[in-house]
Amino acid sequence: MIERHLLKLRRRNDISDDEERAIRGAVSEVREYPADFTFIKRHKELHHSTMLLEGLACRLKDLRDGERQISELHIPGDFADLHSFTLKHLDHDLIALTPCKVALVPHARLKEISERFPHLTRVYWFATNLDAAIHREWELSLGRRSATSRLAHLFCELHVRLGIVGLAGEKEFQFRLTQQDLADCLGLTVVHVNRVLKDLRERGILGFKSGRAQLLDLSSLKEIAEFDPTYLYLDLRPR
Amino acid sequence: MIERHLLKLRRRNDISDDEERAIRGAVSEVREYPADFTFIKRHKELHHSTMLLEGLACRLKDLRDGERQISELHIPGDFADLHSFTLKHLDHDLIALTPCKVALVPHARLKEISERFPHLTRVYWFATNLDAAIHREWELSLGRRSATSRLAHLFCELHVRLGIVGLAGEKEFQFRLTQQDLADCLGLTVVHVNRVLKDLRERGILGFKSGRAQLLDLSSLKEIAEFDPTYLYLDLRPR
DNA sequence: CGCTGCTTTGAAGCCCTTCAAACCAGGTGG
DNA sequence: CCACCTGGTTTGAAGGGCTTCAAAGCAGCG
Repeated sequence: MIERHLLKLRRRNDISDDEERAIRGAVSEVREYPADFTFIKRHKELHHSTMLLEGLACRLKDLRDGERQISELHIPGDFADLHSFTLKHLDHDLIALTPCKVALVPHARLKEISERFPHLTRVYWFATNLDAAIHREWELSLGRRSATSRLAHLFCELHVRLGIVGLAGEKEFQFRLTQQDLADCLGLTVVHVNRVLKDLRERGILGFKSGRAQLLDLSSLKEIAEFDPTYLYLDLRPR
Repeated sequence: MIERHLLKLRRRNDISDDEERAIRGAVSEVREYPADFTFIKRHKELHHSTMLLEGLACRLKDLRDGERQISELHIPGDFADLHSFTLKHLDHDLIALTPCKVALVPHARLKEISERFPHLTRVYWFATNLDAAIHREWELSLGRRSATSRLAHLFCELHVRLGIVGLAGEKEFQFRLTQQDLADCLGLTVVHVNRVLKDLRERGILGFKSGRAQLLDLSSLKEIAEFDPTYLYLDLRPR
């Protein structure tokens, strides 16, 4: 059930059998959420964190006029709100973008882990720092990359991250977000996202077929994005 | 010496005398860096973290064509690269924007803390999660706020953060960054930053005098920024 | 007192937005 | 089983916020 989560952790850190048991023991409850369901509301006091098992979710902030900005996409294996363990309430909402299956982990159990498993604690600390690294890369995208480059970068990132948890083919992966969702990730309008997608499609670089994204020309995509996966910390094994 | 750091921590968490001693004992060396000095280079393996004592520093990423994006500004009291403790190398540079005085904290000592002081570990975990919250707010700015609103928001944020460590007056604080630095924070060009500043100056909202920012009309500034300081987690005391 | 780096201003242009409407696919009910 | 409805996609035309390019103004400093 939490195999994807373990895949993600082990891609970067050593996890002992003891630690694995502790993780498995930390899960309390499994839930399912429909698409568009806000399962964590900003500013609400929290007593558990949410591990995503299936589906795509996001962290979302917005402005008074309704302009929305997604600050991170979450995929299966991610702890979508591990940071709420230390923050106690969040500055953003968490929304299921597709139907999602999640596992809840009570903060009380995380606290036990933090008392009894210093190394595992550092692993989870690392996990929230990885989220922050993704935020920084998105800041670079939002601040300095063109619309086309931003979009290309997002698909490169998803391809790598989904690959780690066994959810991506060599050049494609399931993708069921709307163009509006993409626009909310990229700080663009739907209209412009549509035009950029059209351009990439016509150049034979990125396409969609039956709910799957197809990275038809991956090297061009990476080139357009100036994609450097170092920020995803794939080759590090800290202790 | 690390009083500002303690002020920052205690603003949000209880720190016992034991813990304070552990923190003081963790500092090894004090250094001074000139303005524009890159004191941490991306991708380089690290064995210490850097506590900022005086001056302003930033986290910076860039693109091949030289476009720069600052992902966070650091003020006295901040651990500028506490996240390198778990990440081991960084995805960005750390640069002194003004002359800076810093204290180095070896990762070995942080590791000791993480083994012996679970609560203090959570406090530092919290600190890196706070940086991530700032990243998210900047993502919202970069993606969805207008240039004027973005700039106003940055000054509201600095005013609050500097206030916590005793470095802001009611309506002003020392500010010695260039308009280029601001542009790199805001994802804009210097030229446009200059025009926005002119506009705010003429409206009597924000001015500069002898190296200090003057928030002449703070309520307008907050209004323009849609500033809500919740993301700075000022009123939380997690355990 | 002339460098040097930062600020300021103008003119022109482009990337992305806004507004508006048509198109299309999938699900529902008559 | 088709007609309809709804939400998402696509396209066009016009406009605006910010950039680009270029150059002048200005302040601090050796």
